[in-house]
Amino acid sequence: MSDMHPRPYATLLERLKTAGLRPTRQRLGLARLLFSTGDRHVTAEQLHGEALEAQIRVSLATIYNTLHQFTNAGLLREVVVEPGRSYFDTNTTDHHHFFHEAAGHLEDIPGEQVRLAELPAPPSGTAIRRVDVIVRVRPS
Amino acid sequence: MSDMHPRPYATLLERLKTAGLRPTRQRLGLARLLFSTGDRHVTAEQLHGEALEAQIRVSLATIYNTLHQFTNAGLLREVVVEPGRSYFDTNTTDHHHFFHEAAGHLEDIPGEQVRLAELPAPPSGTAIRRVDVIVRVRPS
DNA sequence: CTCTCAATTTAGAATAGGTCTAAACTGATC
DNA sequence: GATCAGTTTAGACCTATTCTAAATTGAGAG
Repeated sequence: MSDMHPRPYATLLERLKTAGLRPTRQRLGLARLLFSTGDRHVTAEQLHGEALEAQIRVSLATIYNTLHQFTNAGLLREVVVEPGRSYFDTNTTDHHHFFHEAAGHLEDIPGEQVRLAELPAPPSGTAIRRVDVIVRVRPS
Repeated sequence: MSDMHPRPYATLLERLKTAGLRPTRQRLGLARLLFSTGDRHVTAEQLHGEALEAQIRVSLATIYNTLHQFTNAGLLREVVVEPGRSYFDTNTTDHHHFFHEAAGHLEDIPGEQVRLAELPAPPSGTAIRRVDVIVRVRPS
């Protein structure tokens, strides 16, 4: 639709194919919303709203399906900070988050500003899958 | 009701009074379940089940009320690790958690085994309220 | 191009965890 | 022992999410 980006459509299509996901109209549309504007943190409802605004006709069920498929494919990362609501982060590199409790939104902690002095040994019979650091902040 | 414990009832009663909570039958019963067996991590449903088993007649609504009142009073700490379910931790000291994703339960990381090398500066206009570290583990 | 079919999408029902409400109850005070 | 604010309760309600079964569609075969 525009020449401003370096063939974003083709890139997205590749990304989906590589992930083993059939590049349907809905998935391409959602991928464009998610991945062409830098790092984002969205909830299902938010993304659904954006999709409707952007004329991408897609049901809420598909939003949920897609978010989970993208997450399983490693294109997204789920972040849990509030009971009863999931956020999905387009930044899948190793990093952590500020959570603005009052506003209810996430913000990446840039670079390696958070470093754990040492990792604890996992309980016997288990292996560490991931470490999440949430820095909860409030207006001051 | 028994002389077997070193007046735990009086202790719990004190705790509630100090927290500004009227020591009702329900709150005393729940406090006993929560605070007389070392550190615990419970969900509302779990605690409700235990209460019924222990002959403490209490509604689910009261379980929720009580968990939140205890949390606000600093007797409990809420831990969010799964979308759609809250855990309450009787250990309110500064510490972090292992989360067993397969089994769906929490475990305190003992002592100061987790230490952050450095805290990031909070976004301007905000102050850090709390830092949560969740080490997600799975059976190996 | 058209056919075919498994993969995908969908509307709407269903579920789960949690909150709200208004009425009944109860603990502390007089 | 009466009073009444604080507490509890059943049950309705809500919100985020998942499920289901039917309709649609993308991609390969012909």
